Amino acid sequence: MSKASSSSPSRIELVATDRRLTDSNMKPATRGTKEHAPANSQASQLDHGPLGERLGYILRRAQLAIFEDFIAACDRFDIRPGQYSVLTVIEQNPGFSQTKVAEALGIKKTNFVAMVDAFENRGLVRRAAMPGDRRSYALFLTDAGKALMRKLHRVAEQHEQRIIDRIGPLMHKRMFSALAAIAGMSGDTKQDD
Amino acid sequence: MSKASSSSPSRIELVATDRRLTDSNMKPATRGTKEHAPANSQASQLDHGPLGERLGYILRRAQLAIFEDFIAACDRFDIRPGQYSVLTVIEQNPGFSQTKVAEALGIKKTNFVAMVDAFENRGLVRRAAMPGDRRSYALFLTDAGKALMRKLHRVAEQHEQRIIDRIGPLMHKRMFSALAAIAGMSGDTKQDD
DNA sequence: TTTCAATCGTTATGTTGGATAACCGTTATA
DNA sequence: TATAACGGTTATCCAACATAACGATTGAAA
Repeated sequence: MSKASSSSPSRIELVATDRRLTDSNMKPATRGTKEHAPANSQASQLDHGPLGERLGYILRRAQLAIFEDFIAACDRFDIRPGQYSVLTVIEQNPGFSQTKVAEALGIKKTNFVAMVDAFENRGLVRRAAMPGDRRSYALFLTDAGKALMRKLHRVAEQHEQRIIDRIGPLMHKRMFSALAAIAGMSGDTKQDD
Repeated sequence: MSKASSSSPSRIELVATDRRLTDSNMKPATRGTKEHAPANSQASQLDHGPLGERLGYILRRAQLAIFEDFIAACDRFDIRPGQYSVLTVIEQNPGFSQTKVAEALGIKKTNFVAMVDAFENRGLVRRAAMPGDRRSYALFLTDAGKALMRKLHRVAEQHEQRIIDRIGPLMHKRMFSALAAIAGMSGDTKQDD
C-alpha cells in the first residue's frame, strides 16, 4: 500500500461535525484497542472516544457552528466575523491608529493593512492624518460605515438570540465568565511582532 | 491618504487577545460613536464594545487559548490538535476506511490523504487492504502509534485538568451540554464533497 | 452480462487566516 | 545629532480548508 507520499505534510486543524452513515458494510475489524464509548451503529458514525470528553474539541466544534451561523447572517453584507470585530473596535475607538486597533484584536499589523485597504475601498473606513504623528493613520468609520454597523449590530443581536435559544439565558450568561477565564489561559498577550 | 491598495483583499478571521499599552499619547479623538464599555486607560487597551457580549467572540478567543495550551503540551510529540483527533478516531475504530474516518471528523477526504501519508511515514498508522473492497484502505494504528497515543492521552488529560482548574469541575461539566447544543446549530453534517 | 452510476483514494489547484523579515519615513531618546 | 524605536507597508511563506477532475473498482440497472 501507500501509493502515497504526496507533496506537503499539511496539517489539519481538527474540524469536526457529526454525520450518520446508513452503511451496511461496517466494522471491518473492530478488534484492537477498544474500550471507550458505547454503541455507534447508525447514530453518529464512528466512535470519537475520549474526544467527547475534551472540552477543546467540542469548544472548537461549537465555535465553528457559531461562526457558520454568523457568517450566513452577515453574508448579504459581505462581512466576516473578523471584519465585524474590526469595524466594531474602530467604531468604539474612533481615531486610533492601525497598530492600536490591530493589537486590540490580536491581528498582526502586517495583515491588518489589507483589511483596512478593503474597508477604505468599500468606503466604510477612513484613514485620516494622525494629529502630531505623521507616521500613523487615525481610523474612523465613514457615515456609510456607521450605517452598516447599525445593521450589523442588529444582525449580531439576532445571532446572539439564536444562541440563547439553544442554551438558555442562564447558561449563556455563565459561559462568559468561564470562557473568559479560559481565554486567559495563555496569560493573554500574543500580538504583533 | 491610502497609499494602500495592496494586493489581495485578504480576510482575517477574528483572533483576539488582550494587551495593555502604557502609552501616553492616547485618545486622539474619542468623540464620535461612543456609549458602550467603560474606561480603558491602561487596562485592556481599546474598548471592545459589544464584542464582549458576543459569545462567538469570546468563544473563539477561548478556543484559541485552549489550542495554544494543547499545542504546547503536544509539541514534543510533534502532534497538532487535528492530528490528535484523527489518531484517536483511528484508535477507537480500527479498520475503517479513510473516507469514514475523515467524515467522522469533518475533514475533506482530499485533505485527509496527506495527513495519513504523514502518519504512515512516521510509522504511526498503517494502510491495510480492506477485505472485500480493493478501492479502500483499512486504517490501523501501528504499535508505535498505539504507544504514542498512550502518551498523548495522558497529556490531553493533564491539559483538561488545567482547564478544570480554571473554571471548576461543575462549570467544566456544564459546558459540554451547552457547547454540544451550540455545535448542533448548523444542523450538524457538513462533510466531504 | 454488459453498462453506467457511485465510491475510494488521489492529484492539482485555489483561497483564506495568520506569521516573519525587511524597508522606509518619522519620532523619540541618548 | 546620531541612533534606536515606532508605524505602515511589501513581499513571502505556511497551514487549514475547499473544488474539480481522474483512474480504479464496485454496485445496480437493463
